[in-house]
Amino acid sequence: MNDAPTTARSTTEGGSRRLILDHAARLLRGGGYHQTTLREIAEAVGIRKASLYYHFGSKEEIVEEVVNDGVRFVHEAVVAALAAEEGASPRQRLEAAIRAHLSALHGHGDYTSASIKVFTFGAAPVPESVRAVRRAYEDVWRRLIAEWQEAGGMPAGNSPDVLRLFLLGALNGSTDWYRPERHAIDALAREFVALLSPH
Amino acid sequence: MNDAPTTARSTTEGGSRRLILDHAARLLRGGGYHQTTLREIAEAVGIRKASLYYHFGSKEEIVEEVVNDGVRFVHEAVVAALAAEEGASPRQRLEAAIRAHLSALHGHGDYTSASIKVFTFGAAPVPESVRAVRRAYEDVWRRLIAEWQEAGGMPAGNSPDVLRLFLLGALNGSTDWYRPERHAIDALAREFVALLSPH
DNA sequence: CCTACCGATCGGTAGG
DNA sequence: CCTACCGATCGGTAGG
Repeated sequence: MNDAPTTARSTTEGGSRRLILDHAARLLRGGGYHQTTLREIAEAVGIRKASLYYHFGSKEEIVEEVVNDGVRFVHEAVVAALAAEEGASPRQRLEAAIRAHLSALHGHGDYTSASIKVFTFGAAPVPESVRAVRRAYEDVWRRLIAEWQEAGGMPAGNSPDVLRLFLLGALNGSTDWYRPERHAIDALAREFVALLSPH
Repeated sequence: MNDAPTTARSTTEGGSRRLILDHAARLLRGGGYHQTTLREIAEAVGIRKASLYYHFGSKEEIVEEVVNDGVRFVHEAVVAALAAEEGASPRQRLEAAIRAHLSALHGHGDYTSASIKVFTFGAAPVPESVRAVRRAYEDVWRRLIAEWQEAGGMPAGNSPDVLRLFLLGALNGSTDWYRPERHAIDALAREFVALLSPH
């Protein structure tokens, strides 16, 4: 993916590649991998299905790029939020990361939600690039939780790995119930961190 | 579903209906709704695809029954666990419910995992029967969390609804990472409740 | 529970 | 980026 010719094309031809991914993300968010068809994507973009193959080699390639962009977006948002809380307490940093994760997940576009929806890629093996992008993001949380543990914030006897899995599961599960008109991201982040570490 | 003639048939003919559901559950657990085909199910059972229509009216009907059975199974397991902890503290009851939920999810068959996998039914509207069965189970948690809140265990300022959503999200998310050889249900339940309410 | 068949739709390709 | 086409497969039906 993102081989040289493709990149050159998308630079010279403007955003058709991006346009395709935008529509794919929206459709994947709603329907997941198997429900979303190339015909739907093409129709949304306003081109013929066969023309997608001018920009991408396969359906997998389109989905892979959407999913990876989604994870990268959340990753960058969380890293930026942590950078802004450089000297803060582990608890504050944890809350900032949770808020950034939820905010990126729900506040911006379809890529992030599509990532969650598609993550379990069907039964097919998850492509290595997807696993790598995911792992890189999980490392942010590994470090953050280690920080928190060293500061003595974590209950003794708890495994940092299990904590991370429960935590990300709870946050990502919000794609199933979050409604902008009913929930405020700031309040959710505050409630979440209050559960982990009551004042 | 479960109209009289069908029920009569399955009684007289033995477990072919159940056999179909068993294989459907296993396949749905792995592949989800759209990836799982009627041909696969029929082949696993050892019959022709068209014969499935002797027992069920449609693919939706099969999936619906698997999903509902899965949720009912977890529901009953949690209710039984709570009944066995009748006089215990809210914290102990919470831990028992969490343990029962995780145990039902991972320790028994494919129906429960299939339920989680299929829950987001594609883009199609979730059948009313599925929503009813789900809601009935969620009510168990609503009551349990209310109990916990009244006993003063919950952080002030937290919404019981949000707590329930985060909690069930974290528990159900375990279908994505739980491995029997790496995790012990008892330990997971203990760690989970320790997060919510440290000693 | 079977054989035989259906229209619709899938991802992908040929060739321009 | 297009038209035209492909084999494969989907859920479902007819009729026994």
